[in-house]
Amino acid sequence: MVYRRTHQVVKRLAARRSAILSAARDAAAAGGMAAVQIAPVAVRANVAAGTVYRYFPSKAELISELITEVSRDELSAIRRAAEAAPGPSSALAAAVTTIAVHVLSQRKLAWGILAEPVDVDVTASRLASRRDISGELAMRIDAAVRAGHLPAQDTALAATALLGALHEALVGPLAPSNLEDPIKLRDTVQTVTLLALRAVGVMDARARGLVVQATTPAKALVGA
Amino acid sequence: MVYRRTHQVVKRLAARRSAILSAARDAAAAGGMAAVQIAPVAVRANVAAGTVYRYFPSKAELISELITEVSRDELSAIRRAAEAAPGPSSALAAAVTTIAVHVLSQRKLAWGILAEPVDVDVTASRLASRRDISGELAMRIDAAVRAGHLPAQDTALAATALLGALHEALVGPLAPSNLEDPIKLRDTVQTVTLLALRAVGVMDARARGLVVQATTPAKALVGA
DNA sequence: ATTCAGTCTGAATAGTTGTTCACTTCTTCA
DNA sequence: TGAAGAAGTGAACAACTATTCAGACTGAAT
Repeated sequence: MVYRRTHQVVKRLAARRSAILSAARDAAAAGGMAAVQIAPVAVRANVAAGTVYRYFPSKAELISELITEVSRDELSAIRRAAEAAPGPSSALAAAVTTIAVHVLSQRKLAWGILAEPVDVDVTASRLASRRDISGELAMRIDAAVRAGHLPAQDTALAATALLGALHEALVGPLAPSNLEDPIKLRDTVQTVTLLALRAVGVMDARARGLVVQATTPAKALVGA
Repeated sequence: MVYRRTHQVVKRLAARRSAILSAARDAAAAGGMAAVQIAPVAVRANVAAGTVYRYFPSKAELISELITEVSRDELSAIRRAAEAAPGPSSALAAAVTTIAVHVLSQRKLAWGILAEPVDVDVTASRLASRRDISGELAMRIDAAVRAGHLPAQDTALAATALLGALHEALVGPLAPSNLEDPIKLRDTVQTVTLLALRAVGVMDARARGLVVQATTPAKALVGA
């Protein structure tokens, strides 16, 4: 007498799993990683605490998967923006702007993914997240270098530094406060993008142009 | 019968206090903030766990004071380096280089002070630490702007971004690995300094010169 | 020498959450 | 329909450390 999972059950299981992940994501977006606790997440997902453990072996795994998921979404958004740009420099500008806008529109979540203290070990997935996004940026910088728009440089280190600059300036404890104001927000995004482009060697005048170009389509994102 | 603390006792109390702080600092330098636990710190300082609480009301206070102390030392080193420089641009370069070198020579401690997850709330002292150092950088940037060496800009935001770039590139999880090699280390310091200077608008050629100037005296520090 | 405020000790306590597991409920299949 | 395996439940448990506190000790004052 073999028990076989019927299609309906498989679907329900999958739905539950993503409901739990989704609840975790909501919690993180609302209150940072500190708010991602098993009991509250279980309540949000309409299951018992024990059930969470039928889907994730530990809290660390749950959070790791959350980080991976958010990071994957982010990476694809960056790729999309960069690929829509006309040339390598524009692509780099678009990538930077996309990161800035996304990070700003989900500050708590971004902080949680990136740097917030968590009581379990999630260094591996955080590392992977950073590596993916930094790697993507590095590729874009490299493309601009190969196109002759930028001086030769250690692109990996540069990409890492840019990420750090964006994060600290936008979600760090010293980040500007009144970023609810959309104008202030746009200015901030432009400023950090300009800073980032100049850092890798884009000439000032050209950088300004790229920033404006890159920021314009991103307005839609800011609105969302 | 009034009990009055004799000079000797006062000295002993002060010595104990700083022994505890010092033990905490050693622990943090060796194993990050995670290693700053009351019992081990007490052992290192040759006192009992309870005694720690006669000097610091809580672990949070102990760590906060540790952060403040390290931060104060760092700030004065930055000031010293900047003030020894011949002009505002050199001063900025010197400040950036000093931060980079210090952070690299005490990686675990720096990571602990800046960003490592801690189980108690130390946001206030971390904020103060960042504000002080970022403020100092902002002043240096501002001086260079006023001297006409840099374009006008949001100096506070720029300073914050530079700090983020330095930290992420040098002690973040993606930081280059083999920084034990002094040559690699010097190159890395030069690269990030160059990146930082270009970010705020120093022209590339001029930036290279400033980096070399600023890195040369810092060699002594690297050796230390 | 004696007293006692001040200091130190370290085992016991406490509070917090992730994790488990004996039991219930649901689903499959003969 | 009923037997058996899967999934779900939630109260109890476990582990980890910061913190406490009753009693021991130190040394200043008389």
